[in-house]
Amino acid sequence: MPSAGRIPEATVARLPLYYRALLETADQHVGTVSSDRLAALAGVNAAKVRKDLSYLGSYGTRGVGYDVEFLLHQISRELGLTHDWPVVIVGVGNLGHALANYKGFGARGFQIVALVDADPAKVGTRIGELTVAALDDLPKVVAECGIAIGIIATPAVAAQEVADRLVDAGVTSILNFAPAVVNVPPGVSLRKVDLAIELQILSFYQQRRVPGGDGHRGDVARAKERVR
Amino acid sequence: MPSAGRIPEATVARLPLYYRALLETADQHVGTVSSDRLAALAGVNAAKVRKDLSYLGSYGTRGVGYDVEFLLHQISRELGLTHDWPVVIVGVGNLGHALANYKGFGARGFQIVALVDADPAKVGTRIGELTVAALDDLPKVVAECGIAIGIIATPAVAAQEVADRLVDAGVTSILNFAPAVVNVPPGVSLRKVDLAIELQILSFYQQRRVPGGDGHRGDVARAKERVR
DNA sequence: CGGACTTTGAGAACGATTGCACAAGCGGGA
DNA sequence: TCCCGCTTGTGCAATCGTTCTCAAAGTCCG
Repeated sequence: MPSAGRIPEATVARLPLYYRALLETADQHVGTVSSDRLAALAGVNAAKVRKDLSYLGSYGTRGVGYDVEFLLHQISRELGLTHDWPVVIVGVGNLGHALANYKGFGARGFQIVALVDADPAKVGTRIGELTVAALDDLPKVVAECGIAIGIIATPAVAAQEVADRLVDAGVTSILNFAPAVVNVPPGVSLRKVDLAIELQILSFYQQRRVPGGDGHRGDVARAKERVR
Repeated sequence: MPSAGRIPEATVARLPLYYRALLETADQHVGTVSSDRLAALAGVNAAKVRKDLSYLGSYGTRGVGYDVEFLLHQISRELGLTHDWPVVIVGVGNLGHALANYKGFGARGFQIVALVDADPAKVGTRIGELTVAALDDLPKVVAECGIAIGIIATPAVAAQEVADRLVDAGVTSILNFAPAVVNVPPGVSLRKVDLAIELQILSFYQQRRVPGGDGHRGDVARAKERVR
């Protein structure tokens, strides 16, 4: 029943936004939301919300809107958030450290269950409730914890090597924070977050701002009105 | 001379990839690159590279490729990286702390020149070579350092408030790490990085993997061959 | 000097995504 | 019961982005 058809990538990328907006709405004991309200909360426009949700199925009621709890359940099922995902972080430097301590993951269905680093000096140290394991132990760790998702938080030079090892160990979804291009075989998902790239994109529009025009406005900026 | 025409957003988002690839190429004292090689280094396909670069101008030589140094200069000018940008980070928690210590920014044309936090207990503490300033001092800090770019690394509830203050202080480019939708007025650029959302997207494809198919493969994964 | 080879730049086809507009469906009140 | 107002779901058109293809333009070699 997990929605027969194919869901466009652009829609998938927005489902988490709706999910978060619905969580907030549910907290306020609201029974139903309209696409209009959901759109305002998620920072997109209403037509997009309706089309996106229609890919999941006809879960709304005309004249009324969407049942918050029901829609939450459908989206969380679609996103695979009905159970927690164990996650391993490779690289316990600045960023890896911060990610390991970040509380936001657990609340959203992801739990950091293992930390790995190549530096022998770091192996064995404790961070929060976890002990850093050696990179060579990756296959064992992944197998024991049933890990499918890995986070790369190493320097750029190590990223490809680490990705290869993750894949070999059986990880099939990778989130890469290292500023490097990483290749993975078919059947493995890869997403990247690159802070420097984001800043450089901002810099592009920042520089063009003076010449005139309305600058660069994303979906969020285009949302006509504040919520409430 | 900064390239008359409008450059598509998708192209702008890839320019930093080419920039990084060119930096690596220049380090190896290579004089020219073909679109094919640049594509492999950036993890995209060659046709896209050529089309993207053609938006900047006709900077290649048929039968030869692109002059590395020249193209580097053109792209860095286009991205506004010919000078350093001063940046302020708001929120010195886990993530803000890690970002403040991250060395990768300076090397890429961005320098963290100020840290700000709302928590009186944190104001006055030193992180690296910087002293944390109070949120109320934001306008002064922004004006004194000529800051145009701000990073939000606060909890979600504070994000909108902080964004408003950044805009009031004169910041016109914002990078938001808080898991919340933020609205900014026209003329202000906003980009967001949301770790939980990235993981949820991975989770979506991870969950769909078992039913069969080749899974979810991004541009990077589709790159046919490893470089070198 | 001419031909073979390489690589760019761009036109055109194609595909994905967005936004509009509106019919269809539902609830509530007379 | 019927009508009215509200909101969804979706067909359609327009926009945006990607990929294919190939002529044009250059280098290199004999």
